[in-house]
Amino acid sequence: MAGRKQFDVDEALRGAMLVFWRWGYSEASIDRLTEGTGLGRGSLYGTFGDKSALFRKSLERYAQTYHPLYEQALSGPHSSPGAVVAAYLGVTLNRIADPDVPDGCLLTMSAAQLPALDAEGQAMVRAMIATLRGMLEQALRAAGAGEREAAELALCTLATNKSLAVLSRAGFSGEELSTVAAVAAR
Amino acid sequence: MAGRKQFDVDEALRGAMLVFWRWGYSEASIDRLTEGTGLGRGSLYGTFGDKSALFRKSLERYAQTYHPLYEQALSGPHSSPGAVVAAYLGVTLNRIADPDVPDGCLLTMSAAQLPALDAEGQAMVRAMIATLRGMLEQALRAAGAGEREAAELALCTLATNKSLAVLSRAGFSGEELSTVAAVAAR
DNA sequence: CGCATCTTGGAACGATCAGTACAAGATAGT
DNA sequence: ACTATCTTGTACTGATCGTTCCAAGATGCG
Repeated sequence: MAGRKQFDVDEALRGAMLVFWRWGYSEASIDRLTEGTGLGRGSLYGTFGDKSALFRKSLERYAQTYHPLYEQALSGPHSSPGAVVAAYLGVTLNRIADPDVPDGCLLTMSAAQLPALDAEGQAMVRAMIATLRGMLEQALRAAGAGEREAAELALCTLATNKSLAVLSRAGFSGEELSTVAAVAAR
Repeated sequence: MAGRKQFDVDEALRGAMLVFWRWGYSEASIDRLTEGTGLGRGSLYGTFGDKSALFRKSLERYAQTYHPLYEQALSGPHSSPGAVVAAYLGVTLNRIADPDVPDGCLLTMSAAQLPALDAEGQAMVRAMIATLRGMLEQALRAAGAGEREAAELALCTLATNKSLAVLSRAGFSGEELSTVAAVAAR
């Protein structure tokens, strides 16, 4: 009991993000979220609002944490469009290999479970995918890809990113995921 | 009320399969399953057992329905490994475009939601993925691919298959999905 | 017809769900 | 130190979850 918050909001948000990450939206019950954040129900609802709002804030935190990694990887200079793809997927592979953060990817998991989200959540997921796609396309053009090639490669790289998350979730090894990424960057 | 079953078991199973397909395991409530199959609760449980068993039977029916399509597409003869990949992904694209069967793919969705399944369900999903992978590898070897190339391409084609389902679920157009498939078969 | 067997819909179960209410405790300003 | 304000844990709500139970009705066999 306290008069000032007894937890770090961002750290709690990270905990919530990991729960959504691990379990997906439907299976991320409030009980699991309280356990994952270390907060009581009162603090959870008082700070973040309902489950849907907490999910969206988790998505935002996800973006704040990981988009810079992708941006940096894409910022170049790159010798070829293939190098851009390799750099992008390299970030994904590193993330999947991170022992602090279990396999999978909040965004991808969300994309696969859109029917479980409400309208606001769905819109945010779609918007984030569009953002990543735009970042990729721009970097590919900067690396010398033509308009058409940039669009095509951005789409396919996004696709590979999604497949890496799903395969990781399905138990494929890091070596196998690396192979998939390497072929995509070829 | 009846003494003999008043519904077709296989047709009911198809209905259940579509519900799991559309909603994923967690969001496929018994109410949705009774609506999707047209059965009452008593008939559902009496015929198929609990939700987990119904899911596994839906997976079996899925395999019985769609594996032959993939087998036929893979049966060749094919002029090159790339043709095998194109044939395989063509089946997936056709399935996604089928208006009778909403976008997405039960198996892929299941792979992305493994934590929601019990041990038996998880094992069956993994086994089905392994089966498809084996089918692909064999067909690729038959099309002249080397041992290493066959393994690599089978893995990547499986990856593309998964990504197609996720992207479709995320609202990407049929044209975009075709592009992804075409690049993968290149 | 009479009886056993099976099917069926609906009622009901305990568990869990997301979300709310609130009293008790801790702080900050005065 | 007093008070207003905020935070926190817990008890609680109504809804929904998966599941079980059962009486009523339909069938097949003698």
